[in-house]
Amino acid sequence: MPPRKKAETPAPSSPERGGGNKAQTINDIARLAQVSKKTVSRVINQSPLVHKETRDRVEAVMREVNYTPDPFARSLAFRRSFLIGMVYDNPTAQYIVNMQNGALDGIRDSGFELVVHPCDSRNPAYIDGVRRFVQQQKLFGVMLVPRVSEDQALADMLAEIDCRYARIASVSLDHASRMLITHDRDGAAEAADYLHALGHREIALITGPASYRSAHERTAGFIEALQRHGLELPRHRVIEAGYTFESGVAAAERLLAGKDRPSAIFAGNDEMAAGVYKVALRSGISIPQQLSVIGFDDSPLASRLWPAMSSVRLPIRDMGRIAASMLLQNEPTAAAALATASVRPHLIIRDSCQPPG
Amino acid sequence: MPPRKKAETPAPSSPERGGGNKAQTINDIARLAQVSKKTVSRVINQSPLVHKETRDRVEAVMREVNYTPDPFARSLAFRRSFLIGMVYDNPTAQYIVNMQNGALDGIRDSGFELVVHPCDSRNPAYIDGVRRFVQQQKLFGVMLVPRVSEDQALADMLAEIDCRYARIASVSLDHASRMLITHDRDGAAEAADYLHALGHREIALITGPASYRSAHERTAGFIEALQRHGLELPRHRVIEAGYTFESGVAAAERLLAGKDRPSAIFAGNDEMAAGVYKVALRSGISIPQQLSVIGFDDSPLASRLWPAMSSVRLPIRDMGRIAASMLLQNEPTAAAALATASVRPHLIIRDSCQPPG
DNA sequence: CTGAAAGCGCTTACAG
DNA sequence: CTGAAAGCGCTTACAG
Repeated sequence: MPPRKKAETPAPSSPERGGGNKAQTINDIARLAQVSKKTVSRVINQSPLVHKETRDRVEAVMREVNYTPDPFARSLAFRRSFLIGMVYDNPTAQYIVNMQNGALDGIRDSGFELVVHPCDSRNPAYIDGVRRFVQQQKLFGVMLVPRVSEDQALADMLAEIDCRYARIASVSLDHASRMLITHDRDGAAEAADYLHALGHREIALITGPASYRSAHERTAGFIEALQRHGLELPRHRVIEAGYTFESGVAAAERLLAGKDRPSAIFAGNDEMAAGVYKVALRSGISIPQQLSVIGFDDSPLASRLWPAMSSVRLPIRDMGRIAASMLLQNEPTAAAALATASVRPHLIIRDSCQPPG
Repeated sequence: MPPRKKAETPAPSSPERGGGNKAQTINDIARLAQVSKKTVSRVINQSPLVHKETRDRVEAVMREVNYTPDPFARSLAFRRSFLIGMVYDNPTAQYIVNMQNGALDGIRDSGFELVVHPCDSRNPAYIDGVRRFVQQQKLFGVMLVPRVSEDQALADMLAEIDCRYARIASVSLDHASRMLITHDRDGAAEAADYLHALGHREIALITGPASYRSAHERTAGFIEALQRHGLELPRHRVIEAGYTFESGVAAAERLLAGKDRPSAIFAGNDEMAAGVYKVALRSGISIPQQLSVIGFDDSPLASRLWPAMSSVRLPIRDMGRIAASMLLQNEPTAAAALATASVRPHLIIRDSCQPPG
């Protein structure tokens, strides 16, 4: 049994080992472990076709000399890099940073690195930009963050050039192994339940732009939950805005103008909810005594406002971690299993709501 | 004159050109342009040792077949990648995103990509983390963002492993070709001038932690400017806080407690200034009628608060662009020249200040 | 100014 | 289960 014999061969004496700081190569490891470089390669790539004893010996040597394979040599030979791309449009900075940190959690110690690619999805040419990015860097895979994640043309292009991707969106838009669903609907429903439980019946809603799936989901979740309580939102109490602070201000101005004011407002994101705060403060309407407000995103803004604002939080960092892990999975079923890890929003209760006066 | 002769040789007929989508290699270009691959390599690397006519011909072919050299093959041969790292500690999300976008501006169309590396400088082991990051990815260079940019041990480590870096900081800490100075001092002085011009004499200051150069610079700039106007800040009107919202709240509570309130407060960043807002609103002290407030950073928060807060803005995106460009520069003098491009803060005036009542 | 040879550090067929 | 050869797409000496 040659393997056994080899396993008992004493390791080469230390003088041979790479003492200097210069990086070791696969050839050094092969020599030190007394195997061919191909076998070292198999160990690196976790091939099952290696005797356990051989593997152990090789791994011991790699650990001893602190060896890590050169990612560029591997990229060249593999014709595919060890880079994960994060493609995003233009949500809030905190969202991006959280998502990035999560993605870094997901690829930690995997030898992969994260490279970022902001883009402007209003310009259709952005898809070509992503294509160049993917092809030139031979990206291993890309994470698609809302709202670009909702663009089927982008997903189609990636499939065409055979690039892995993971889409993060509020509803399923693709095969389970490529989707991370955020269930925004449930979060909005929780906000509705909470306001209803507090006793609010005169409720208004400021929605995001209809072109965003998240806006649609949040709106639907909120309205349906109220309906389950037997409450119907009148048309004039539902205003579509643009997910921006300014649009939130404009919507709040309409909602809070007359005498027939709602006692509570739910906004589709924190930016718009901050707009409600501005109008209320300016008009002398006190929060929460005269008006309850809930946002969505739990951005830093929510806790910086006064009174601190209740908001629906999405576990963005976890989402980033899971999406990145999905990309690294070789089995679609394993990826799909990761995706079902419950990424659920939940309401963070602060000081912006109370029972209606 | 062989070159001339070659220049007049008709280009190979189109059937030979790479019609398919598969990526061209340097060999294809060499064949099509009828030169050696080494000459193509010279053109790629902008070597001056190529006849203009040869160069033009090669470049024409590269353009025609839409050729871009494989970054991984180059990385392998160069023993250095085409990746720029951005190393940062933990400032605000907007700061990071702006800096990233600026860095991407700086490397656009250069063939370089940006890879991010957040870290925790409170743990001294972070330097080893950066070292591994740099060595494993054979980073071409790294951008150091405050506060890690202030850590001399980190810079020393990078110099030791021969990695280029660009430090972004409020004062000079290194050779001009590796420093981008942000002159925070000037921005704080502008805030002081403004408050003084409005007529404020009872002024207070909430500083960042003494361990941050930026905090030191902003504090010094503010105090010195007031001194130039003959105003001395009493000790009890200067409170050191931690650059966080909560620490700003605590500082504001002390400042606004007794009857002897200041008529204006300058905070070393917007987070702390938002803390001042909270305390003022909660205590029924109206801004700007009874209290003027100025922050620093011009974060999104500043314009979301009500009344919209005046704040000192740093051109962060420009800073990111310049720092990245410096890294790509081969001549230290050229890098230094870029760095002197005036990155100056300036005060954005909104609605949070007025003459004292 | 231009080129033929060797090499960067890995992996993919192909054998055994 | 293991290995010798060839190759990934570039660049670095070395010549001329």
